[in-house]
Amino acid sequence: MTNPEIAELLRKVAAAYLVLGENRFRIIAYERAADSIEHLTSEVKDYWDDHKLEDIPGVGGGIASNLDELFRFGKSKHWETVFASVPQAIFPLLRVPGLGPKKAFTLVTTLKLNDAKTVIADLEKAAKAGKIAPMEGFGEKSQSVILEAIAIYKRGAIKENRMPLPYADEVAREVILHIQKGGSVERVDVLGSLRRQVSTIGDIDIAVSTRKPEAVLKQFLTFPHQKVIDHGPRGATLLLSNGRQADLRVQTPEAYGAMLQYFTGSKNHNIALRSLALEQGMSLNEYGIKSVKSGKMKQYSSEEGLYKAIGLPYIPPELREDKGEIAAAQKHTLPALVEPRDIRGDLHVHSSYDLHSSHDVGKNSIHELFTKAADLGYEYIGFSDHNPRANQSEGAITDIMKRRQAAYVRQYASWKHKDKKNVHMFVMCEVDILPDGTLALPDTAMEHVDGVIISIHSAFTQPKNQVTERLIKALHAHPKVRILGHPTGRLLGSREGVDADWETVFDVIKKRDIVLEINAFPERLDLPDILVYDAVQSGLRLIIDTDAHASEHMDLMRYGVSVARRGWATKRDIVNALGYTDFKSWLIRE
DNA sequence: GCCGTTTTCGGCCCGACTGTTTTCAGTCG
Repeated sequence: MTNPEIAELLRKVAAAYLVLGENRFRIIAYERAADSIEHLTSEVKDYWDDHKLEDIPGVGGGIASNLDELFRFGKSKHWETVFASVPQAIFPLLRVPGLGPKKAFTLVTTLKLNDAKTVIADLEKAAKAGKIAPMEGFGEKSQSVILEAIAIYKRGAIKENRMPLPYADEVAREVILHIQKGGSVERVDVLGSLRRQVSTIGDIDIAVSTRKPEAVLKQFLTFPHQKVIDHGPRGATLLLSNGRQADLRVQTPEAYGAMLQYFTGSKNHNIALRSLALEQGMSLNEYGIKSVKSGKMKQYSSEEGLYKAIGLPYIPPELREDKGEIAAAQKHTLPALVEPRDIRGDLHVHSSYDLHSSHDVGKNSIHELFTKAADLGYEYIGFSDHNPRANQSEGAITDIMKRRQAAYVRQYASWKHKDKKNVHMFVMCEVDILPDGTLALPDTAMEHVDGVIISIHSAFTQPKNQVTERLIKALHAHPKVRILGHPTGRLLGSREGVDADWETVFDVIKKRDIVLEINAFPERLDLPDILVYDAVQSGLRLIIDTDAHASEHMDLMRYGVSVARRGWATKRDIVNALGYTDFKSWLIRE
């Protein structure tokens, strides 16, 4: 069962409870748990495997024991009973925007919509026949709103899949450029999960500080869109042509800090923050801080000022997940997070040099990639082409690797001569970890590389113990194994990563002084941030690479840095934040 | 149902918007 499925199940429980008139705090608890699970980057099942379900924020004894039952037997008896107490047809209706549990229940019971499979079409028919308007609590307007919502739903514009972070960033950039064209913008920021740099993003939320909110909003509304979903004095929401929503909020500079904080979230961070403020007699909202006693409101132009008022130092957005950052802030032990400018080199770059690999080669020449590395201000670059096809003789592969090494050395010399610049080179190789844990590069060929990245490119669905043994065997395969590339092998939105016992794997990695890669490629962002956090806490070091297959991919390094930051990593935890000499002495062992 | 540098009981974040309403309920973020 995947996280989105579990989150949906918990929301179903909450919805059923609402219809049944349950205690509202119990309902809120379920919604919070669903929310929290939706934003996890590692699988709930992994928490279950480790007997750590209650480590998930919002999951306590009750929900945990039902989840346990769910993983053991495929369903929870208690929840099944809850579902059975309400008409099944209400659940599909919850996907229609504007319909919540109460309205869905009223519609289903009044109109006798009993078939969960056809309920949306049945509702549409009833609306068209004018049967909704006369119902108590509904009217002509809500009838037409429901029809419109169903139409949007049927067009498939309802966000189900989230976008990988770099794509959301691109969309946000376009919207921001468009807004800025209209002028009157004093400052603009992204909000929400985008600002917290979560690996996948739902909607694009943007904040603007301005003296002329109407002008900014008017300009925003001219951005190409399918539909205006919302439009008020403080903001507007558009449904973009790609099926995503873009949300704009405007505020005056004096109160901008409070708004920025409020809409950056996460929801759980804000809830914890508001509770903390309340203990000090302060009520926190999107406009500032209200004194509970006097009712007086104080505005904040910056987030720093707002956090200071609650007695906290500034908390970077990437940490705002209610995972201990508030306690750390109180104790002044927040980590000094790694920054993009700390990165001194990229060790996972594919050039167009063709060694007849079973995987794809890069687009750009060795010269072009050196130049790109120099432009980025790097001290070193590592070329990590895929290994040659493994179905050849050991001698043939070794020969290919020898010739390749010579070619890189030659190209490097001529580039240095021509460009009069210096970027140090490492001749690396990305080597497949075969299903049995052996490497796709023979020992004799290892002489012709400075080090290797080992990665899984096949058999992603092996059972947990098999994957774990496979990884451990591969990590022990050769002293030149220095990096575990895109460790889980996940592809955002299309492939689950491998299911390994990471604690055990991490132990081996630490003993052998190997590093885990944070792969910055948009669909990967792998290692996932929560595992980065675990790794950092266990004292492991990591490397951030782009896995570039073209020189422009090397610009994506900052997304890997984002993942590292969300995992609480500092500069000290990242080996490619080391200068050339130190890095070389780590990579190449005597 | 969750949660705890005063608590294992007794609290639980805050507001906007909309439509149907004469003061509010439902939905959303």
